[in-house]
Amino acid sequence: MKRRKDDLDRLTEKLLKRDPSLKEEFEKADQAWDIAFQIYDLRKKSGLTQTQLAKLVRTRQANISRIESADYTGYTLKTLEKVTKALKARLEVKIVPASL
Amino acid sequence: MKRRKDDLDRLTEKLLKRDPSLKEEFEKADQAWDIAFQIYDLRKKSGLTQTQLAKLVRTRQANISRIESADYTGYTLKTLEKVTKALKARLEVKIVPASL
DNA sequence: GACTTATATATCAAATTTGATATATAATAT
DNA sequence: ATATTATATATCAAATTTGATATATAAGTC
Repeated sequence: MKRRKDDLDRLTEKLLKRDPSLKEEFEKADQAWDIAFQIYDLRKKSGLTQTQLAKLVRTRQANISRIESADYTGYTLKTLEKVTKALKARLEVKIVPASL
Repeated sequence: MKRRKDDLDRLTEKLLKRDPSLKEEFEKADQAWDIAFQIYDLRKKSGLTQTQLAKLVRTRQANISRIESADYTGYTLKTLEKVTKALKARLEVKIVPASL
């Protein structure tokens, strides 16, 4: 976690005012940020280090770090499921029709 | 869609009674099924054929079919996002702490 | 039945993600 | 200040997913 979420929000708002064409890219990043943050948050609340979580997921600390990094968007559902399971949580994926 | 969801539910229930060790595998499939069904359902409601949706997503009919198939679990968030966007929906990914 | 359209399945190369190692940087404690 | 522990970044091979083509099956229409 390089940056706190609210700091980031303020920053993107400022940048968007300057260049609205970045909107789509920011939205994607925002989604990723949110997942990253949810995992980070839950890991912290579970009192685990990245290394400890990595062991539960049967992977390495570096990979957990990547998953928690704000600009990573390449998740696979399988990966997310493994991580959330290790955190004793479950993954909920919903497709929400616009304006409904 | 080879099979309707409620048919599948009855079937898995029966199989689980016979062999409870299959539980985890079924849960995974269930999650995938749900996503597949959500997409299928939304596509139908949008009055689109797989071929038409494929064009919107800039891919091919066969790939949409794969995404909608009940036993496919290999989704990438990127793929799901492209599809849901084409269906004018948005993707919601939530990590829900157990028993909360 | 023959035609047409929609969907499913198989296969494979290309693209992407993951896991792993090495190493750097940051934070904390002594 | 120097150890120690936690996290971040870089890199790359291995594993997985995607996109594409070809083709099969299913469903609907004439």
